[in-house]
Amino acid sequence: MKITSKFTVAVHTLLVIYTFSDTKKTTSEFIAASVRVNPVVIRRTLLSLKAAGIVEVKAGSGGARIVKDLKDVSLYDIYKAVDCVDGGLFHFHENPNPACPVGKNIHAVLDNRLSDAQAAMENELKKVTLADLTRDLGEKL
Amino acid sequence: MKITSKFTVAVHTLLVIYTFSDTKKTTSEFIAASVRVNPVVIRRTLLSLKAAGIVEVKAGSGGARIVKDLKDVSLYDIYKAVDCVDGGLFHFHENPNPACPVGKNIHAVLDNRLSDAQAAMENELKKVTLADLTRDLGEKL
DNA sequence: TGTCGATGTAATCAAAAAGATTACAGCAAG
DNA sequence: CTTGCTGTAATCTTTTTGATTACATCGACA
Repeated sequence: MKITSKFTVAVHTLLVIYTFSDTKKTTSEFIAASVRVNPVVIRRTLLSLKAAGIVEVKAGSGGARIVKDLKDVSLYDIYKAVDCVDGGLFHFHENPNPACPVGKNIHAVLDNRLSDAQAAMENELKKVTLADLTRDLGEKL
Repeated sequence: MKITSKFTVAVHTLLVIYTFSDTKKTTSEFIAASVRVNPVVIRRTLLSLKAAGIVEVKAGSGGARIVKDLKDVSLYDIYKAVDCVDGGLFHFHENPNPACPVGKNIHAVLDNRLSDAQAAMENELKKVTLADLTRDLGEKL
């Protein structure tokens, strides 16, 4: 399976906020029009990003802005903020038979290996920051 | 979200075949009893592993056996065999707005980064072989 | 060769997960 | 005190995943 689109939606959201911060009020509705999802989805995404201290959202008057230095926000921070793989990345079958020597020990044998693989992926995400993305994006415009 | 349990089921299946190859006929029913899933799920798993050249299955008389050297079968080979992340690991939101500068370029900016992260995870899986797992399992018994 | 226990595979179902959508209370600013 | 937006719960739909049923076919062996 896959990692929820919550993650790419969150990245997209931040890029929209950054790109239009000077010229538009970045409301959930405005962002939703670029990402093309329901505004409520954006609001929930913003809640997660706010809880992680990445953005500030004005209730009432509306609009969001990024409150951290772009180079201090990695893809991993966003990934964690929206909690797109709750628990482990790998999904285990739930009821291995404890009466079987293999079923009893399958977790002991596999869990660490799978965690290592997940960690390798996450480390790669730590290497990329919003500053990298906005730079790349700027070159396309 | 997560990577299908097809993957851990496949690994479990191979470990059962290895462990009992001398003493039992490893039928889909027998394996299913250790993994605790429906025997049809095991048959489908075995079909995938067979297509990847990892096992041989006897139609008719029944039973499966591993046909590769254990140290030549990595977790990555199994992962690929059962095709647990079809396409990319990360799930993109489907309709970014092409009329928006961010929506138009989000793939150009993100795709490579995400592929790199996925590759890092897969490289980690390549480092572990069935030989490693059976050794670890042996120590527990 | 005919029976028996397996596999190969399609078709159908059910359960779970992920999003979309509706609805509405509360806040901030003019 | 009105207006436009956020915060958040509740509900519904769609998709995905895995379970289950069903049956044709195969291989070994009496």
